[in-house]
Amino acid sequence: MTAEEAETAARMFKALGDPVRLRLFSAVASHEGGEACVCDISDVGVSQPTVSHHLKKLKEAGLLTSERRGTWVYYRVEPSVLAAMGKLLSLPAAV
Amino acid sequence: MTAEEAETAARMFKALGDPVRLRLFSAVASHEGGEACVCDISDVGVSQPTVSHHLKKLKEAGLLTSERRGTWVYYRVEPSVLAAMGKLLSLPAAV
DNA sequence: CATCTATGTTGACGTCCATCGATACAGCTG
DNA sequence: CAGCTGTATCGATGGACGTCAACATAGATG
Repeated sequence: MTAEEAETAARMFKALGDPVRLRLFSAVASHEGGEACVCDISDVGVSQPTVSHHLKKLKEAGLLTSERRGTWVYYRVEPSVLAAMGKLLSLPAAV
Repeated sequence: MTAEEAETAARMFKALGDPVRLRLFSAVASHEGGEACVCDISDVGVSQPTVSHHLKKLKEAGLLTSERRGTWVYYRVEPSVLAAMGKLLSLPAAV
């Protein structure tokens, strides 16, 4: 594993390395239709600006995508990235 | 996902959220026999104390175990924890 | 246009973290 | 015991991070 690969992958793990972000991500992923409006998932015990901040981080890490539809903004999981992370975890275990 | 579950899982993701730790972890996991001596994997571009520090973090997160054999210390991957993290990543993607 | 709700941005603050040099400890070898 | 190598700990430092209050923006509606 090169330094560049590690840098990229570490960004994704780091994004899930915060309890609030992990709950937000899980909420989006397990929500009906694979997407969720911010208002559906913002009950994680922190203020609204903090929720917005964490969703932005998850988006920057490539784990979520967002789309505005009228008044609300919907987030959904980026499936390809999930697969990459899963591979990183399952591959070494098989050795 | 409860706050407690998120707290526990986030600790594991956070441990892999540093490029140096991710490279160390990957090096141990992919090393012959599933274990590696520190001297085998310490070429990640940081000082020896820093390597030791990161290995300790991975150990505290429950991702690695260590055992001293004579002069050298060997680290190996904790398989059960890997499975738990993999489940967290693959389960929501299936929904 | 005025106003309301939903969401994002900014600035500040306290805390945690990665890194290093210096040093200590463990085990081998002479 | 003395000296050497491999690994861990300590203390310090600079930077990154999570959180909030205040404010800004987008879209809907009257």
